[in-house]
Amino acid sequence: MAIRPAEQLIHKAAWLYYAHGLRQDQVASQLNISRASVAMYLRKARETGIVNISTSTQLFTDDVLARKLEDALGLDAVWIAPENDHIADPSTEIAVLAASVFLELVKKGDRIGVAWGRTVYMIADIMSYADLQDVTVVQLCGNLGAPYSYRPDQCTMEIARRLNAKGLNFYAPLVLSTEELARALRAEPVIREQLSGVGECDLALYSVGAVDADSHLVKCGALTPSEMAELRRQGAAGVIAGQIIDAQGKPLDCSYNRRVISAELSSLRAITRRLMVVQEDSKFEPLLAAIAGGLCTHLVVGARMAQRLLDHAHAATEKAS
Amino acid sequence: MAIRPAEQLIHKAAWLYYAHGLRQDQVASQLNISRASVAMYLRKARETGIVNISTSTQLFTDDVLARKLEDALGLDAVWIAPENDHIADPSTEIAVLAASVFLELVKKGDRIGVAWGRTVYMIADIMSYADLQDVTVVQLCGNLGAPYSYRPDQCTMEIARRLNAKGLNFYAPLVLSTEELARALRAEPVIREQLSGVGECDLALYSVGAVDADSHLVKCGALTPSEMAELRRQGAAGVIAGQIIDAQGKPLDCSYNRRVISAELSSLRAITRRLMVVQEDSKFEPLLAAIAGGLCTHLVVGARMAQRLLDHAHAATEKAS
DNA sequence: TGCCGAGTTTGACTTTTGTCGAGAGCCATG
DNA sequence: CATGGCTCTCGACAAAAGTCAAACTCGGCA
Repeated sequence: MAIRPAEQLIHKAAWLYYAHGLRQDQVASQLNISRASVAMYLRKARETGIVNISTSTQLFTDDVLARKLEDALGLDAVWIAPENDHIADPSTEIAVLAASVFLELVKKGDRIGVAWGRTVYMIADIMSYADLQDVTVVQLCGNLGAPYSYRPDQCTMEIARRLNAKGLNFYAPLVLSTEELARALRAEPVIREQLSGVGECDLALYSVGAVDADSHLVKCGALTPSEMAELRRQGAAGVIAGQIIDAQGKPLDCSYNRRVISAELSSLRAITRRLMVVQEDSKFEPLLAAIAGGLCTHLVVGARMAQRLLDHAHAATEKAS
Repeated sequence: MAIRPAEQLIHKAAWLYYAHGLRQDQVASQLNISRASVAMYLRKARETGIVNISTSTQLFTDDVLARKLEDALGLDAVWIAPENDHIADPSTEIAVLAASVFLELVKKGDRIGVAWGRTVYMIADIMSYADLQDVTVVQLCGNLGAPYSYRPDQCTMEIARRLNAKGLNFYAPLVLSTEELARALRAEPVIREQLSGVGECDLALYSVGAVDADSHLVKCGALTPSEMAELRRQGAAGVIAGQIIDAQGKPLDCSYNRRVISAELSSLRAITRRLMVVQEDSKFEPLLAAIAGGLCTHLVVGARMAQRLLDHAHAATEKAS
């Protein structure tokens, strides 16, 4: 397969069709190929991000609720996915929105930190392709051995693939069995470099995990259900990039956290734009904790969650006054 | 006309169609309107920039010639529009390319300086709509009274309209009859402010004018053909934002330049990204002058002009060695 | 009240686009 | 040098999108 000429043709077809506004048959005759081929090239052009079709996400930030939330929580921007009546699947709606928002936030030359989880992978999966130059996607935390498709490295790779970017994977386990080993591994140059590079990211994408038996940490065997319950008693409120945080968004002082290989929360906070996406209504408290910890600047949530957050913020200010 | 609900509908239709990938009839049934209306809304969405369809201009920078030119002239990026055999109208081709490149260079929140001329207006006219937030388009030089559609203020306004941006016009004539009056006018707070704001632009768009009887300066009556010829004898090599430059790209020391109200060349050079577009082959020397003066960092030209520039650069280096 | 007119919406029609299987070209291999 | 697997390309058909004139809606006005 002559890859270059084909690429050229795709570009030319896309250019004539989208930039010049020619019809497919006109493009076909210009390029001396059949119209069917033009249609195929155009599909490829869309699939590979040679042409970008993006819709403004205005509609979802323009919402009064979104504005109020921005003010109440001190966030840079909030997008609210509708969840009324006949919306079939609110969590897909949130993911589609998040994918658009993410693409809107990415700029050429950016370095993007990506965590993992069902939500992040769903976003990656839904996200359309783009042809961004010089973008690097870095994995924010170590890996889990489980066969989930949404393993940290999978999330990173998939997003890198979609953006036509370089993926920087992190070849270390997320959790080790002893604190000493974790310490030693963190001191390794390769790992240290990767971890210290996190603060230089321009954009982060993550969700927050719940502290319960359904957590991936439990499913992947990093923690037993009873350990999880114990952590919860100790004040665990959520999971960010594999680390357990308390209600104030600070890392919980526990053995587990000391055994984790992941970007420090302070490095995460050093990232200019931190996009947090939460799909499940059940993640209200984890989300509150993440917000309290200043771990997000941009937020994508569903309408119900947004309302709850706003009610909570109002209750808090009233109590204070 | 209920403008808000209509806007909402356009957004929703665009969202369902482009982000979710539904078909028009599916969108129609979701929104309880006819498919014909959906088609209309989608057209409006495209026209107003609610959806962005952009094609990568890679093809035109990837050219070997473009790379060589970048190196030879020390520019950040060069795009070359093909001009071979059956391309109907090379100057339109250049303008279409320039419009895409321009849209690719604009970012949210940018301040954009725009000069004037047939080329700039043609680009504005061809450019597709976009919905950029917080963009300001500022006029780089004073106005001419002529009834051309490509008057400085028209260029600025049209580009602002296309981007959904704020247009900052410049209500002063380009040329005054005496140097004193020009000095006095430049000292006016309103004018001074506008002029000093130029350096804060993030992006500039201009072309370069030729020093001959066909120049707009002559057509608009700012200079007589004989004055123009005299300036040429004095070393005038081109016109940038209404000012006359010599072959080194420095402002020519002449009465005309002292009577002009326009952004100083040093302010123009302070703009990070300076996109220069040249359509006519006859503007070879003016373009050389502009490049010599460091007045462009990004360049869009046709293939013939590109070749001439490269040949010239090679000849220059050979002579030097 | 009833009529006007600008702006929308719609159904029916036309044009354009997407898709699929057949076949053509191409290389590596036996 | 024929064979088989492979991708690419094309023609024909089906599906989707674009278009337009007629119908409709809804204020304002006589």
